[in-house]
Amino acid sequence: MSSKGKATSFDIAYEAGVSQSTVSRALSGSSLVSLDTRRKIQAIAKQLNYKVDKNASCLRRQHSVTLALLLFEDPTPDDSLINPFFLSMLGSITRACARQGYDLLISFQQFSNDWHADYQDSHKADGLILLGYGDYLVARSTLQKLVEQNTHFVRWGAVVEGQPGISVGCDNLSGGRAITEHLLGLGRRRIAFVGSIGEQCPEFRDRYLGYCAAHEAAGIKVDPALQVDALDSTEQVGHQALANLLERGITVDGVFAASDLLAIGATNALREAGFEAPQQVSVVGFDDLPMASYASLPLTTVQQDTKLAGEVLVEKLLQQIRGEAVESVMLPAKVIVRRSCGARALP
Amino acid sequence: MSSKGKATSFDIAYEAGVSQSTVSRALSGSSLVSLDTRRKIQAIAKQLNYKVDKNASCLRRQHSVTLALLLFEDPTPDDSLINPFFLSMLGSITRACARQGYDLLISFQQFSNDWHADYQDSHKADGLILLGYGDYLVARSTLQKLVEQNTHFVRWGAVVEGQPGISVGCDNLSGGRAITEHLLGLGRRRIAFVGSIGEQCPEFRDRYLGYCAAHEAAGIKVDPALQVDALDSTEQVGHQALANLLERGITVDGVFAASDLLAIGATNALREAGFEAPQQVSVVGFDDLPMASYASLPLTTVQQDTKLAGEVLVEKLLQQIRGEAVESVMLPAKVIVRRSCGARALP
DNA sequence: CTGAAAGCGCTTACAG
DNA sequence: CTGAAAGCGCTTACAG
Repeated sequence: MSSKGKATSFDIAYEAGVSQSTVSRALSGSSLVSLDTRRKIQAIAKQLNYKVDKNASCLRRQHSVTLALLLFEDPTPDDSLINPFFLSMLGSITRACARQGYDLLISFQQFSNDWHADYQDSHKADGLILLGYGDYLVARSTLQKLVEQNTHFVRWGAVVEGQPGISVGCDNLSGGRAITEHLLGLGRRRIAFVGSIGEQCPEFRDRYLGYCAAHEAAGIKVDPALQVDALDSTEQVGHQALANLLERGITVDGVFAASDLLAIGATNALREAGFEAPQQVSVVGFDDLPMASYASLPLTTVQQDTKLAGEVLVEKLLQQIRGEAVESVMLPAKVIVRRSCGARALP
Repeated sequence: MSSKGKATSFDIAYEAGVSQSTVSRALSGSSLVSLDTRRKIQAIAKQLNYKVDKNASCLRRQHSVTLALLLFEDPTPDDSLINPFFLSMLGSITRACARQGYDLLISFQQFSNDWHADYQDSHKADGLILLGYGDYLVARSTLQKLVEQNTHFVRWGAVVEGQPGISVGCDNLSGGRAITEHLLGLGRRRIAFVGSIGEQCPEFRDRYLGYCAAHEAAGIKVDPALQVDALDSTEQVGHQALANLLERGITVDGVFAASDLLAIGATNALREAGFEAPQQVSVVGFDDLPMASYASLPLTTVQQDTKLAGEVLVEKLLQQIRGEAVESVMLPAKVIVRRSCGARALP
């Protein structure tokens, strides 16, 4: 072994009295090498604490066995704040990668900037996972570019018709419908919808479409005045949105916020305006963040299965990398009943 | 440019009518190349969508401009659950890396297993950031091994005397002392401490030492019966620990839980036993997780500055990689007063 | 300021 | 089953 620095396959070859090619074969478990020499080489490798140089190996094989996760979030005053929803997805993605033997590179991107998405071009990663909301119309053109550059990627988000690349998302429409039906079943008739419904945010729009579908199915006319815009999923925005609605003199006996964070803000606005939730007004959200159950008023919400989502995301990306045909997939959404809707008696 | 596949520096050289060496120099911004040719080459590179192959470049330069983050957590039934404290650190670390031009590889490790920490040996990363609690005594020997293998690493955790490698941690002792003083100042005299104080968990022990110091300074004797073990930072464990204490017939007018999650569990145990917090019993935690402020009883706690922590971690690691002398550092801790301690009147 | 050449450490046809 | 050799795409002394 060379006096200092890492051992190379040549060092092992020397020790074992074989050629370097044989070492490389033995270490990759090739059955071409006799069991005896294979074992001998493996023992020496272990003793020398040899590790294959990934740069050399990847350069030669032309793939990196690494995936890159791009998290989009525009900067907040507090740097460290990440949307808790993506955070739980991150955990699942990391584990799924590990299970498949892939490493995971992670990078924060700002929607406003040009994406720094050259991981595949620079051979640092074999594919991209895109996470984070933002204006879909803006993102779309970049997605299109990625497709043209032949970049392997999957994104988390609404599955919309004719979209560039493939997406994994939750069934926002069914989820929105199910939770609205729940509210309707509770006898609520004036349910506010907090969330933008424009094209920039297809997931919110689908949730609203579910809201409308539930109303129609129940033979109740949707009152457009009950919908308020809210684009960013933050407590502040939710607070503001519902406060605006109430100021307009709109009466309300239910609130369906397009995300949990919006719901928490809306609940606060309600309280400030003198309404008691859930007695006077039922409140529900969407996402099922960890804090939804910890909130002072445990939140009834629609759960997105982040564990499954992460697994499916890496599975789809890997299929794509292997050259298989892949389609977008929609994951089920599930209503979680807690106290904020008033369905359960207070303890 | 070759008909298919990525462009290489040779393709650019051909287009520009210069040698490949010149292309390489120009693209790395070497002042050896005349401004004219440099500009010309950069234009062609852009047009060809050329990206330096990181594998080749790293192989040649022998460093990867990548850091690896090892997150330790033993598996939970729900795969996707990560301790929220580390999650907020993760955000900060990612951004700090990006600012320094480093990529970040992330990997989950289980304490029980052998660490898969060969990122540096395999040249995938230049250094390691270790995050996560677990039995310090077990971790110590692995840390020692890393030092012997000459691996660059920093870990988040208690800064303890004669420890292998370097650590960045919060000043647990001062934090524990400050919050105990706050409780004492509120007139509390029988303050339970929820958290293990053995060597396996130096951070909890330091917080307890702060608890003791505050008592001594106030001339109050510490009652060892007020301390209950709790190793894992979960709501369940905190609940159980305090319930045990109360069952033993110990009277209590305050609870200092060694973490926020423990505090939330303890609060529940208190309520179940018929005690009202904060009126009868003041409760405080440690960490300042996002959910501490969202909890039904907003938690008074000791804040660890995760943003700063992440920045210091990567800074120290980078210094080490550059070969500079580095020492462990202790970050300040800050008491955040909310409602659970009873210092503020209820609204 | 520029080019020809060596070499980073592997993997893998090719030949035996 | 094994070895000699080419080559992945760069960076960087070396020579001019």
